[in-house]
Amino acid sequence: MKRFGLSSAERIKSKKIFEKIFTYGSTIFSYDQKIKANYILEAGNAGVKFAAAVSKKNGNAVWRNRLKRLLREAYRLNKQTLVEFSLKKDLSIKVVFLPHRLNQKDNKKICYDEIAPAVVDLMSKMTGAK
RNA sequence: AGUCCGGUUUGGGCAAUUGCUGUCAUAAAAUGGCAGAGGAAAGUCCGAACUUCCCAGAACAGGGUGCCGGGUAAUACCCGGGGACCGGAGGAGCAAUCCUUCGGUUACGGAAAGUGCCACAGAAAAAAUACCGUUCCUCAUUUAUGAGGAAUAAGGGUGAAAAGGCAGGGUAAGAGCCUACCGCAGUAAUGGUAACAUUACUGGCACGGUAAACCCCACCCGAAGCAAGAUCAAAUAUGGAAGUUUUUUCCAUAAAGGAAACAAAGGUGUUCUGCUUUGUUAAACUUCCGGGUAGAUCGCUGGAUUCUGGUGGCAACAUCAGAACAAGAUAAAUAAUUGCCGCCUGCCUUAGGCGGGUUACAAAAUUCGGCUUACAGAACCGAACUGCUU
RNA sequence: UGCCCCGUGGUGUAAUUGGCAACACGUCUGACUCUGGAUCAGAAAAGUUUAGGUUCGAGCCCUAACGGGGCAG
Repeated sequence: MKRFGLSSAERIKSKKIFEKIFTYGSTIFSYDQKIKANYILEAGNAGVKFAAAVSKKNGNAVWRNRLKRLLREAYRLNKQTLVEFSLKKDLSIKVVFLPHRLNQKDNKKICYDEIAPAVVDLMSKMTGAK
Protein backbone atom coordinates (compact mmCIF):
# COMPACT_ATOMS: atom_id res chain seq x y z
CA MET A 1 0.00 0.00 0.00
CA LYS A 2 1.34 3.36 -1.04
CA ARG A 3 1.90 5.96 1.63
CA PHE A 4 -0.16 8.72 -0.01
CA GLY A 5 -2.11 6.61 -2.48
CA LEU A 6 -5.86 6.05 -2.63
CA SER A 7 -6.76 3.15 -4.86
CA SER A 8 -10.23 1.80 -5.55
CA ALA A 9 -9.66 -1.03 -3.03
CA GLU A 10 -9.63 1.54 -0.22
CA ARG A 11 -13.01 2.97 -1.17
CA ILE A 12 -16.50 1.84 -0.29
CA LYS A 13 -18.51 0.88 -3.37
CA SER A 14 -21.24 -1.50 -2.27
CA LYS A 15 -24.69 -0.20 -1.49
CA LYS A 16 -25.08 -2.72 1.36
CA ILE A 17 -22.07 -1.43 3.24
CA PHE A 18 -23.46 2.10 3.04
CA GLU A 19 -26.78 0.95 4.47
CA LYS A 20 -24.97 -0.90 7.23
CA ILE A 21 -22.94 2.17 8.19
CA PHE A 22 -25.89 4.55 8.24
CA THR A 23 -28.13 2.22 10.28
CA TYR A 24 -25.67 0.65 12.75
CA GLY A 25 -22.67 3.02 12.72
CA SER A 26 -21.97 5.91 15.08
CA THR A 27 -21.61 9.60 14.23
CA ILE A 28 -19.09 12.22 15.31
CA PHE A 29 -18.81 15.93 14.46
CA SER A 30 -15.74 18.06 13.83
CA TYR A 31 -14.82 20.98 16.13
CA ASP A 32 -16.20 23.64 13.74
CA GLN A 33 -19.38 21.63 12.90
CA LYS A 34 -18.57 21.69 9.21
CA ILE A 35 -17.99 17.97 8.66
CA LYS A 36 -19.43 14.84 10.24
CA ALA A 37 -18.34 11.22 9.94
CA ASN A 38 -20.30 7.98 10.16
CA TYR A 39 -18.11 4.94 10.88
CA ILE A 40 -18.25 1.31 11.94
CA LEU A 41 -15.62 -0.92 13.56
CA GLU A 42 -15.36 -4.70 13.13
CA ALA A 43 -12.81 -7.20 14.45
CA GLY A 44 -10.46 -8.86 11.96
CA ASN A 45 -9.67 -8.03 8.34
CA ALA A 46 -7.42 -5.10 9.25
CA GLY A 47 -7.77 -2.15 6.84
CA VAL A 48 -9.54 1.12 6.30
CA LYS A 49 -12.27 1.82 3.76
CA PHE A 50 -13.33 5.36 2.95
CA ALA A 51 -16.10 7.25 1.13
CA ALA A 52 -17.42 10.76 0.83
CA ALA A 53 -21.12 11.50 0.37
CA VAL A 54 -22.74 14.86 -0.43
CA SER A 55 -26.47 15.30 -0.68
CA LYS A 56 -28.19 16.96 -3.60
CA LYS A 57 -29.63 19.55 -1.23
CA ASN A 58 -26.20 21.02 -0.43
CA GLY A 59 -25.40 22.43 -3.87
CA ASN A 60 -25.21 21.84 -7.58
CA ALA A 61 -23.09 19.26 -9.35
CA VAL A 62 -19.95 21.38 -9.63
CA TRP A 63 -19.96 22.27 -5.95
CA ARG A 64 -20.64 18.68 -4.84
CA ASN A 65 -17.88 17.28 -7.01
CA ARG A 66 -15.42 19.82 -5.64
CA LEU A 67 -16.29 19.05 -2.02
CA LYS A 68 -15.93 15.31 -2.58
CA ARG A 69 -12.53 15.81 -4.17
CA LEU A 70 -11.37 18.02 -1.33
CA LEU A 71 -12.53 15.48 1.27
CA ARG A 72 -10.74 12.73 -0.61
CA GLU A 73 -7.57 14.79 -0.87
CA ALA A 74 -7.64 15.63 2.85
CA TYR A 75 -8.15 11.98 3.74
CA ARG A 76 -5.41 10.84 1.35
CA LEU A 77 -2.77 13.12 2.82
CA ASN A 78 -3.64 12.47 6.47
CA LYS A 79 -4.76 8.84 6.61
CA GLN A 80 -1.50 7.54 8.12
CA THR A 81 -2.59 7.57 11.77
CA LEU A 82 -5.86 5.78 11.07
CA VAL A 83 -4.15 3.03 9.07
CA GLU A 84 -1.57 2.38 11.77
CA PHE A 85 -4.31 2.28 14.42
CA SER A 86 -6.20 -0.26 12.37
CA LEU A 87 -3.18 -2.52 11.90
CA LYS A 88 -2.21 -2.36 15.58
CA LYS A 89 -5.66 -3.30 16.93
CA ASP A 90 -6.60 -5.63 14.05
CA LEU A 91 -9.84 -3.78 13.29
CA SER A 92 -11.53 -3.11 9.97
CA ILE A 93 -12.70 0.51 9.84
CA LYS A 94 -15.24 1.88 7.41
CA VAL A 95 -15.80 5.65 7.32
CA VAL A 96 -18.15 7.94 5.42
CA PHE A 97 -17.53 11.70 5.52
CA LEU A 98 -20.48 14.06 5.05
CA PRO A 99 -20.85 17.84 5.17
CA HIS A 100 -22.82 18.99 8.20
CA ARG A 101 -23.11 22.78 8.17
CA LEU A 102 -21.75 23.44 4.72
CA ASN A 103 -23.72 24.39 1.66
CA GLN A 104 -23.28 26.26 -1.57
CA LYS A 105 -25.29 29.29 -0.43
CA ASP A 106 -22.92 30.24 2.40
CA ASN A 107 -19.61 28.97 0.99
CA LYS A 108 -19.72 29.43 -2.75
CA LYS A 109 -15.98 28.86 -3.10
CA ILE A 110 -14.33 26.41 -0.76
CA CYS A 111 -10.62 25.51 -0.67
CA TYR A 112 -8.44 22.81 0.80
CA ASP A 113 -7.36 24.76 3.90
CA GLU A 114 -10.95 24.99 5.13
CA ILE A 115 -11.57 21.25 4.95
CA ALA A 116 -8.30 19.61 6.00
CA PRO A 117 -8.26 20.60 9.74
CA ALA A 118 -11.77 19.27 10.23
CA VAL A 119 -10.90 15.91 8.66
CA VAL A 120 -7.74 15.59 10.79
CA ASP A 121 -9.74 16.43 13.88
CA LEU A 122 -12.31 13.75 13.10
CA MET A 123 -9.68 11.07 12.60
CA SER A 124 -7.89 11.91 15.85
CA LYS A 125 -11.23 11.69 17.66
CA MET A 126 -11.83 8.23 16.23
CA THR A 127 -8.44 6.87 17.25
CA GLY A 128 -8.44 8.60 20.63
CA ALA A 129 -11.88 7.41 21.63
CA LYS A 130 -11.00 3.72 21.57
C1' A B 1 -15.28 59.45 -30.04
C1' G B 2 -19.26 57.98 -26.79
C1' U B 3 -24.16 55.66 -25.56
C1' C B 4 -27.69 51.95 -26.56
C1' C B 5 -29.60 47.67 -29.31
C1' G B 6 -28.88 43.15 -32.20
C1' G B 7 -25.62 39.24 -33.97
C1' U B 8 -21.02 36.07 -34.40
C1' U B 9 -16.54 34.06 -32.19
C1' U B 10 -13.72 33.02 -27.79
C1' G B 11 -14.36 30.99 -22.72
C1' G B 12 -6.16 32.38 -20.06
C1' G B 13 -1.04 30.04 -21.17
C1' C B 14 3.69 27.32 -19.69
C1' A B 15 6.31 24.30 -16.10
C1' A B 16 7.23 21.26 -11.47
C1' U B 17 5.73 17.73 -7.29
C1' U B 18 1.91 14.38 -5.21
C1' G B 19 -2.61 11.61 -6.54
C1' C B 20 -6.98 9.37 -9.63
C1' U B 21 -9.31 6.91 -14.46
C1' G B 22 -8.36 4.62 -19.18
C1' U B 23 -4.87 2.58 -22.50
C1' C B 24 0.04 0.72 -24.48
C1' A B 25 4.92 -1.84 -23.39
C1' U B 26 7.56 -6.04 -20.62
C1' A B 27 5.49 -13.40 -18.58
C1' A B 28 3.35 -11.21 -13.69
C1' A B 29 3.87 -7.90 -9.53
C1' A B 30 5.63 -3.07 -10.24
C1' U B 31 7.55 0.72 -13.26
C1' G B 32 7.46 3.89 -17.43
C1' G B 33 5.09 6.35 -21.91
C1' C B 34 0.52 8.57 -23.88
C1' A B 35 -4.52 10.54 -23.29
C1' G B 36 -8.20 12.49 -19.89
C1' A B 37 -14.75 17.48 -19.16
C1' G B 38 -18.46 21.96 -22.30
C1' G B 39 -20.57 25.95 -25.36
C1' A B 40 -24.02 25.22 -23.18
C1' A B 41 -21.92 18.67 -20.91
C1' A B 42 -27.93 21.82 -18.34
C1' G B 43 -33.50 21.93 -19.21
C1' U B 44 -35.48 17.19 -21.38
C1' C B 45 -38.79 20.87 -25.57
C1' C B 46 -38.46 18.41 -30.63
C1' G B 47 -36.06 15.01 -34.34
C1' A B 48 -33.19 10.52 -35.44
C1' A B 49 -29.70 6.21 -34.84
C1' C B 50 -29.70 1.69 -31.87
C1' U B 51 -32.36 -2.26 -28.85
C1' U B 52 -36.66 -5.15 -27.16
C1' C B 53 -41.99 -6.14 -27.84
C1' C B 54 -45.35 -6.74 -32.06
C1' C B 55 -44.71 -7.81 -37.04
C1' A B 56 -49.35 -9.59 -43.30
C1' G B 57 -51.98 -5.43 -44.60
C1' A B 58 -55.87 -1.86 -44.10
C1' A B 59 -59.21 1.29 -41.44
C1' C B 60 -60.85 3.89 -37.05
C1' A B 61 -59.51 6.32 -32.58
C1' G B 62 -55.64 9.45 -30.51
C1' G B 63 -51.51 12.90 -31.15
C1' G B 64 -48.64 16.44 -34.01
C1' U B 65 -47.52 20.11 -37.94
C1' G B 66 -49.85 24.39 -40.78
C1' C B 67 -47.99 31.39 -46.04
C1' C B 68 -44.58 29.58 -50.41
C1' G B 69 -40.02 27.28 -52.26
C1' G B 70 -35.54 24.83 -50.92
C1' G B 71 -31.94 22.08 -47.34
C1' U B 72 -31.59 17.52 -44.41
C1' A B 73 -31.25 10.80 -42.03
C1' A B 74 -35.30 13.60 -39.77
C1' U B 75 -37.78 17.74 -37.27
C1' A B 76 -41.80 22.07 -34.20
C1' C B 77 -34.89 23.16 -36.91
C1' C B 78 -32.03 26.04 -40.80
C1' C B 79 -31.77 29.15 -45.51
C1' G B 80 -34.20 32.24 -49.28
C1' G B 81 -38.77 34.69 -50.73
C1' G B 82 -44.04 36.75 -49.86
C1' G B 83 -47.93 39.04 -46.73
C1' A B 84 -49.11 41.55 -42.05
C1' C B 85 -47.38 44.48 -37.88
C1' C B 86 -43.67 47.70 -35.12
C1' G B 87 -39.56 51.32 -35.05
C1' G B 88 -35.89 54.90 -37.48
C1' A B 89 -34.56 58.11 -41.71
C1' G B 90 -35.95 60.65 -46.28
C1' G B 91 -39.79 62.45 -49.71
C1' A B 92 -45.07 63.96 -51.29
C1' G B 93 -49.45 66.35 -49.17
C1' C B 94 -53.24 71.81 -45.75
C1' A B 95 -54.27 67.28 -43.22
C1' A B 96 -55.77 62.25 -42.65
C1' U B 97 -52.42 59.44 -44.99
C1' C B 98 -49.29 57.47 -48.80
C1' C B 99 -44.45 56.21 -51.16
C1' U B 100 -39.06 54.82 -50.90
C1' U B 101 -35.27 52.68 -47.97
C1' C B 102 -32.95 50.35 -43.47
C1' G B 103 -33.65 47.27 -39.08
C1' G B 104 -36.78 44.03 -36.18
C1' U B 105 -41.15 40.71 -34.93
C1' U B 106 -44.41 37.07 -36.90
C1' A B 107 -48.33 29.37 -34.10
C1' C B 108 -49.26 33.34 -40.89
C1' G B 109 -54.48 27.15 -43.78
C1' G B 110 -60.15 27.46 -43.57
C1' A B 111 -65.30 31.76 -40.14
C1' A B 112 -70.09 31.89 -47.90
C1' A B 113 -69.45 22.95 -44.54
C1' G B 114 -71.72 22.86 -39.76
C1' U B 115 -72.13 23.60 -34.20
C1' G B 116 -71.01 26.56 -29.85
C1' C B 117 -69.69 31.22 -27.24
C1' C B 118 -69.62 36.82 -27.24
C1' A B 119 -70.48 38.40 -19.40
C1' C B 120 -72.07 43.68 -17.93
C1' A B 121 -74.05 47.67 -20.72
C1' G B 122 -77.17 48.41 -24.92
C1' A B 123 -83.19 48.91 -28.84
C1' A B 124 -80.32 45.24 -31.14
C1' A B 125 -74.23 40.86 -30.41
C1' A B 126 -76.05 38.32 -36.19
C1' A B 127 -82.66 35.60 -40.21
C1' A B 128 -81.76 43.88 -37.21
C1' U B 129 -89.35 42.35 -34.00
C1' A B 130 -86.70 50.42 -34.15
C1' C B 131 -85.04 52.80 -27.41
C1' C B 132 -84.30 58.09 -28.30
C1' G B 133 -84.66 60.63 -32.80
C1' U B 134 -86.21 62.12 -38.17
C1' U B 135 -90.43 62.22 -41.81
C1' C B 136 -95.40 61.35 -43.71
C1' C B 137 -100.66 59.85 -43.08
C1' U B 138 -105.28 59.25 -40.03
C1' C B 139 -108.08 60.47 -35.64
C1' A B 140 -108.81 63.49 -31.25
C1' U B 141 -108.76 68.02 -29.21
C1' U B 142 -106.56 72.30 -25.20
C1' U B 143 -103.49 74.11 -32.08
C1' A B 144 -99.10 72.00 -30.50
C1' U B 145 -99.52 68.10 -28.06
C1' G B 146 -101.60 63.01 -27.48
C1' A B 147 -103.09 58.15 -29.65
C1' G B 148 -102.74 54.82 -33.80
C1' G B 149 -100.51 53.31 -38.56
C1' A B 150 -96.41 53.50 -41.95
C1' A B 151 -91.37 54.82 -43.80
C1' U B 152 -86.32 55.24 -42.16
C1' A B 153 -80.00 52.20 -40.04
C1' A B 154 -78.14 59.49 -41.73
C1' G B 155 -77.53 61.04 -36.15
C1' G B 156 -77.46 59.83 -30.47
C1' G B 157 -76.04 56.94 -26.39
C1' U B 158 -73.81 51.55 -24.86
C1' G B 159 -69.84 48.44 -25.70
C1' A B 160 -63.76 45.31 -26.93
C1' A B 161 -66.80 44.98 -31.32
C1' A B 162 -72.91 48.10 -34.21
C1' A B 163 -73.79 46.12 -40.35
C1' G B 164 -68.21 49.78 -45.78
C1' G B 165 -65.47 55.26 -45.29
C1' C B 166 -65.79 60.24 -47.22
C1' A B 167 -67.81 64.06 -50.61
C1' G B 168 -71.64 65.44 -54.00
C1' G B 169 -76.43 64.37 -56.02
C1' G B 170 -81.15 62.57 -54.61
C1' U B 171 -85.54 62.31 -51.20
C1' A B 172 -91.38 63.69 -47.37
C1' A B 173 -87.22 62.26 -44.30
C1' G B 174 -83.63 58.83 -45.54
C1' A B 175 -80.81 54.84 -47.46
C1' G B 176 -74.92 52.21 -52.50
C1' C B 177 -80.83 54.68 -54.13
C1' C B 178 -77.09 57.07 -57.97
C1' U B 179 -71.93 59.03 -59.05
C1' A B 180 -66.32 60.05 -58.15
C1' C B 181 -62.11 58.43 -54.99
C1' C B 182 -60.57 54.76 -51.34
C1' G B 183 -61.65 49.87 -49.19
C1' C B 184 -63.92 44.90 -50.15
C1' A B 185 -65.43 40.66 -53.33
C1' G B 186 -65.35 38.26 -58.18
C1' U B 187 -63.34 37.53 -63.22
C1' A B 188 -59.46 38.11 -66.77
C1' A B 189 -54.53 39.40 -68.42
C1' U B 190 -49.30 40.01 -67.26
C1' G B 191 -44.86 38.76 -64.06
C1' G B 192 -43.33 34.74 -60.75
C1' U B 193 -41.89 27.32 -59.80
C1' A B 194 -45.20 29.18 -55.87
C1' A B 195 -46.94 32.27 -51.81
C1' C B 196 -48.21 36.75 -54.05
C1' A B 197 -47.92 41.41 -56.80
C1' U B 198 -49.54 44.86 -60.71
C1' U B 199 -53.22 46.39 -64.25
C1' A B 200 -58.12 46.25 -66.44
C1' C B 201 -63.24 45.09 -66.09
C1' U B 202 -67.55 43.75 -63.23
C1' G B 203 -70.59 43.89 -58.62
C1' G B 204 -73.06 48.17 -55.63
C1' C B 205 -71.60 45.54 -50.47
C1' A B 206 -74.00 40.38 -50.26
C1' C B 207 -69.61 38.18 -45.81
C1' G B 208 -69.00 41.12 -37.16
C1' G B 209 -65.28 38.46 -33.89
C1' U B 210 -63.43 33.81 -31.95
C1' A B 211 -60.47 27.66 -34.74
C1' A B 212 -53.59 28.67 -28.66
C1' A B 213 -63.46 26.61 -28.75
C1' C B 214 -65.40 21.91 -31.08
C1' C B 215 -64.45 21.17 -35.99
C1' C B 216 -63.10 20.92 -41.64
C1' C B 217 -58.94 20.39 -45.17
C1' A B 218 -53.74 18.81 -46.40
C1' C B 219 -49.49 16.13 -44.67
C1' C B 220 -46.88 13.09 -40.81
C1' C B 221 -46.77 9.45 -36.56
C1' G B 222 -46.80 1.39 -33.94
C1' A B 223 -45.13 1.26 -28.37
C1' A B 224 -41.37 1.65 -24.88
C1' G B 225 -36.71 3.22 -23.71
C1' C B 226 -29.15 1.82 -22.55
C1' A B 227 -32.13 1.19 -15.36
C1' A B 228 -33.33 -0.59 -23.61
C1' G B 229 -31.16 -5.22 -24.24
C1' A B 230 -27.44 -9.68 -24.67
C1' U B 231 -24.03 -13.36 -22.21
C1' C B 232 -21.92 -15.75 -17.67
C1' A B 233 -23.61 -16.66 -12.85
C1' A B 234 -22.61 -17.28 -6.00
C1' A B 235 -27.18 -17.11 -3.14
C1' U B 236 -32.34 -17.88 -2.14
C1' A B 237 -37.21 -19.95 -3.24
C1' U B 238 -37.51 -25.13 -4.13
C1' G B 239 -39.87 -26.30 -10.10
C1' G B 240 -38.93 -30.92 -13.00
C1' A B 241 -36.32 -35.74 -13.97
C1' A B 242 -33.22 -39.90 -12.54
C1' G B 243 -30.69 -42.79 -8.87
C1' U B 244 -29.21 -44.61 -3.86
C1' U B 245 -30.04 -45.50 1.39
C1' U B 246 -33.07 -45.82 5.69
C1' U B 247 -38.25 -46.46 6.31
C1' U B 248 -43.91 -46.72 6.23
C1' U B 249 -50.83 -42.86 8.71
C1' C B 250 -54.38 -46.52 10.87
C1' C B 251 -56.52 -51.63 11.31
C1' A B 252 -55.25 -56.70 10.98
C1' U B 253 -51.30 -60.25 10.59
C1' A B 254 -48.10 -66.49 9.88
C1' A B 255 -48.77 -64.45 5.04
C1' A B 256 -52.03 -62.29 1.60
C1' G B 257 -54.92 -57.98 2.69
C1' G B 258 -58.35 -53.85 4.16
C1' A B 259 -59.24 -48.59 5.51
C1' A B 260 -57.83 -43.39 5.24
C1' A B 261 -55.42 -39.35 2.70
C1' C B 262 -53.30 -37.36 -1.78
C1' A B 263 -52.56 -37.22 -7.20
C1' A B 264 -53.98 -38.44 -12.26
C1' A B 265 -57.59 -40.21 -15.77
C1' G B 266 -63.02 -41.16 -17.07
C1' G B 267 -68.48 -38.66 -18.45
C1' U B 268 -69.44 -31.88 -18.41
C1' G B 269 -67.92 -25.26 -20.67
C1' U B 270 -66.55 -24.44 -15.19
C1' U B 271 -66.82 -25.52 -9.86
C1' C B 272 -68.31 -28.73 -5.79
C1' U B 273 -69.87 -33.59 -4.01
C1' G B 274 -70.10 -38.72 -4.96
C1' C B 275 -68.65 -43.07 -8.05
C1' U B 276 -65.03 -46.26 -11.03
C1' U B 277 -59.88 -47.40 -12.34
C1' U B 278 -54.65 -46.75 -11.59
C1' G B 279 -50.63 -45.00 -8.74
C1' U B 280 -48.33 -43.02 -4.40
C1' U B 281 -47.66 -42.07 0.72
C1' A B 282 -42.12 -40.28 5.30
C1' A B 283 -36.91 -38.57 5.50
C1' A B 284 -31.93 -37.77 3.77
C1' C B 285 -28.18 -37.55 0.05
C1' U B 286 -26.09 -37.30 -5.06
C1' U B 287 -26.34 -35.95 -10.30
C1' C B 288 -28.62 -33.40 -14.45
C1' C B 289 -32.06 -29.79 -16.46
C1' G B 290 -34.77 -25.31 -15.53
C1' G B 291 -34.84 -20.54 -13.06
C1' G B 292 -31.63 -15.76 -12.98
C1' U B 293 -30.85 -12.18 -7.49
C1' A B 294 -25.78 -10.06 -5.61
C1' G B 295 -21.85 -9.56 -8.86
C1' A B 296 -19.07 -9.66 -13.62
C1' U B 297 -18.59 -8.93 -19.05
C1' C B 298 -20.65 -6.83 -23.50
C1' G B 299 -23.78 -2.74 -25.28
C1' C B 300 -19.53 1.76 -24.86
C1' U B 301 -17.52 4.94 -28.29
C1' G B 302 -14.40 5.43 -35.57
C1' G B 303 -18.89 8.64 -36.25
C1' A B 304 -25.10 11.57 -40.63
C1' U B 305 -16.91 12.47 -36.95
C1' U B 306 -13.24 16.77 -36.94
C1' C B 307 -9.82 20.11 -39.67
C1' U B 308 -7.83 22.28 -44.36
C1' G B 309 -8.50 23.23 -49.52
C1' G B 310 -11.23 22.93 -54.37
C1' U B 311 -16.06 22.82 -57.09
C1' G B 312 -21.66 23.86 -57.39
C1' G B 313 -25.36 27.11 -55.01
C1' C B 314 -27.74 34.13 -53.29
C1' A B 315 -27.78 30.92 -48.84
C1' A B 316 -28.86 26.73 -45.64
C1' C B 317 -26.11 22.84 -47.65
C1' A B 318 -24.09 19.21 -51.07
C1' U B 319 -19.86 16.91 -53.22
C1' C B 320 -14.54 15.74 -54.16
C1' A B 321 -9.37 15.46 -52.40
C1' G B 322 -5.89 15.36 -48.37
C1' A B 323 -4.84 14.94 -43.19
C1' A B 324 -6.29 13.45 -38.09
C1' C B 325 -8.32 9.87 -34.02
C1' A B 326 -10.04 13.51 -29.93
C1' A B 327 -12.82 11.00 -22.18
C1' G B 328 -15.36 6.32 -21.50
C1' A B 329 -16.21 6.32 -15.55
C1' U B 330 -20.31 3.12 -12.71
C1' A B 331 -21.05 5.60 -4.43
C1' A B 332 -19.00 7.23 -10.56
C1' A B 333 -11.74 9.53 -12.90
C1' U B 334 -10.34 14.68 -15.09
C1' A B 335 -7.76 16.95 -8.65
C1' A B 336 -4.41 19.55 -4.81
C1' U B 337 -0.18 22.74 -3.98
C1' U B 338 3.63 26.00 -5.95
C1' G B 339 6.45 29.26 -9.55
C1' C B 340 6.52 32.48 -14.03
C1' C B 341 3.81 35.14 -17.88
C1' G B 342 -0.96 37.35 -19.25
C1' C B 343 -5.51 39.91 -17.52
C1' C B 344 -8.32 42.91 -13.69
C1' U B 345 -7.65 46.14 -9.53
C1' G B 346 -5.77 49.39 -4.87
C1' C B 347 -1.73 52.64 -3.01
C1' C B 348 2.89 55.53 -3.82
C1' U B 349 3.64 57.68 -8.40
C1' U B 350 8.25 60.15 -14.39
C1' A B 351 9.82 55.39 -15.87
C1' G B 352 8.64 52.11 -12.22
C1' G B 353 7.80 49.84 -7.28
C1' C B 354 4.67 47.35 -3.41
C1' G B 355 0.09 44.54 -2.45
C1' G B 356 -4.60 41.80 -3.64
C1' G B 357 -7.58 38.68 -7.08
C1' U B 358 -7.09 34.25 -10.94
C1' U B 359 -12.58 34.44 -12.00
C1' A B 360 -18.97 34.10 -15.27
C1' C B 361 -22.55 30.18 -16.17
C1' A B 362 -21.64 25.53 -15.13
C1' A B 363 -19.30 19.48 -15.18
C1' A B 364 -19.75 13.92 -19.38
C1' A B 365 -23.20 8.95 -17.99
C1' U B 366 -25.76 5.09 -25.09
C1' U B 367 -24.63 8.39 -29.29
C1' C B 368 -25.74 12.27 -32.76
C1' G B 369 -28.80 16.88 -35.28
C1' G B 370 -31.42 21.17 -33.49
C1' C B 371 -34.18 24.42 -30.02
C1' U B 372 -34.56 26.88 -25.25
C1' U B 373 -32.44 28.84 -20.91
C1' A B 374 -27.77 30.62 -17.83
C1' C B 375 -23.14 33.46 -18.63
C1' A B 376 -17.55 37.61 -15.92
C1' G B 377 -14.29 39.43 -19.42
C1' A B 378 -12.30 40.03 -24.49
C1' A B 379 -12.45 40.57 -29.99
C1' C B 380 -15.18 41.56 -34.49
C1' C B 381 -19.58 42.98 -37.56
C1' G B 382 -24.25 45.75 -38.42
C1' A B 383 -28.12 49.58 -37.38
C1' A B 384 -29.74 53.99 -34.64
C1' C B 385 -28.83 58.40 -31.66
C1' U B 386 -25.58 62.32 -29.48
C1' G B 387 -21.08 65.41 -29.61
C1' C B 388 -16.70 67.26 -32.28
C1' U B 389 -13.92 68.06 -36.96
C1' U B 390 -13.91 68.55 -42.40
C1' U C 1 -29.94 8.47 -16.20
C1' G C 2 -34.85 8.06 -18.18
C1' C C 3 -40.15 8.77 -17.51
C1' C C 4 -44.50 11.05 -15.05
C1' C C 5 -47.35 14.49 -11.93
C1' C C 6 -48.37 19.06 -9.14
C1' G C 7 -47.88 24.70 -7.84
C1' U C 8 -54.38 29.52 -5.41
C1' G C 9 -54.60 34.01 1.75
C1' G C 10 -50.34 31.66 7.39
C1' U C 11 -52.35 26.09 6.61
C1' G C 12 -55.77 22.66 4.01
C1' U C 13 -59.03 22.76 -0.13
C1' A C 14 -63.02 25.12 -4.03
C1' A C 15 -63.82 27.95 -8.55
C1' U C 16 -69.46 23.84 -14.20
C1' U C 17 -67.62 24.10 -21.38
C1' G C 18 -62.82 31.55 -20.33
C1' G C 19 -66.82 36.70 -17.49
C1' C C 20 -66.77 39.94 -9.46
C1' A C 21 -61.08 34.55 -6.88
C1' A C 22 -64.99 31.23 -2.57
C1' C C 23 -64.98 28.03 2.14
C1' A C 24 -63.00 26.00 6.76
C1' C C 25 -59.18 26.34 10.48
C1' G C 26 -55.82 30.01 12.17
C1' U C 27 -54.70 35.71 13.09
C1' C C 28 -56.49 40.61 14.79
C1' U C 29 -60.44 43.90 17.06
C1' G C 30 -64.86 44.34 20.02
C1' A C 31 -68.84 42.13 23.18
C1' C C 32 -69.89 38.50 27.20
C1' U C 33 -66.69 37.08 32.05
C1' C C 34 -63.42 38.75 38.16
C1' U C 35 -59.78 36.40 34.28
C1' G C 36 -59.09 32.71 30.43
C1' G C 37 -61.59 29.12 27.26
C1' A C 38 -66.08 28.36 24.63
C1' U C 39 -69.79 31.52 22.20
C1' C C 40 -71.49 36.03 19.40
C1' A C 41 -70.35 40.33 16.05
C1' G C 42 -66.82 42.43 12.74
C1' A C 43 -62.15 43.08 10.13
C1' A C 44 -57.52 42.22 7.79
C1' A C 45 -54.83 38.93 4.96
C1' A C 46 -54.06 36.40 -2.48
C1' G C 47 -54.39 38.78 -7.39
C1' U C 48 -53.64 32.48 -8.40
C1' U C 49 -44.94 30.16 -8.64
C1' U C 50 -42.55 33.65 -12.64
C1' A C 51 -42.27 35.78 -17.74
C1' G C 52 -44.33 36.20 -22.56
C1' G C 53 -48.50 35.20 -26.07
C1' U C 54 -53.90 34.09 -28.01
C1' U C 55 -58.54 36.76 -26.69
C1' C C 56 -62.62 42.49 -25.70
C1' G C 57 -61.28 39.74 -21.16
C1' A C 58 -57.11 34.43 -18.63
C1' G C 59 -56.72 30.77 -12.03
C1' C C 60 -58.65 28.15 -16.61
C1' C C 61 -56.00 27.97 -23.40
C1' C C 62 -50.60 27.93 -25.62
C1' U C 63 -45.05 28.52 -25.01
C1' A C 64 -40.74 29.00 -21.96
C1' A C 65 -38.49 29.28 -17.11
C1' C C 66 -38.47 28.30 -11.59
C1' G C 67 -39.76 25.25 -7.41
C1' G C 68 -41.68 20.65 -5.20
C1' G C 69 -42.94 15.44 -5.40
C1' G C 70 -43.25 10.38 -7.36
C1' C C 71 -41.88 5.86 -10.31
C1' A C 72 -37.95 2.21 -12.24
C1' G C 73 -33.34 -2.98 -12.63
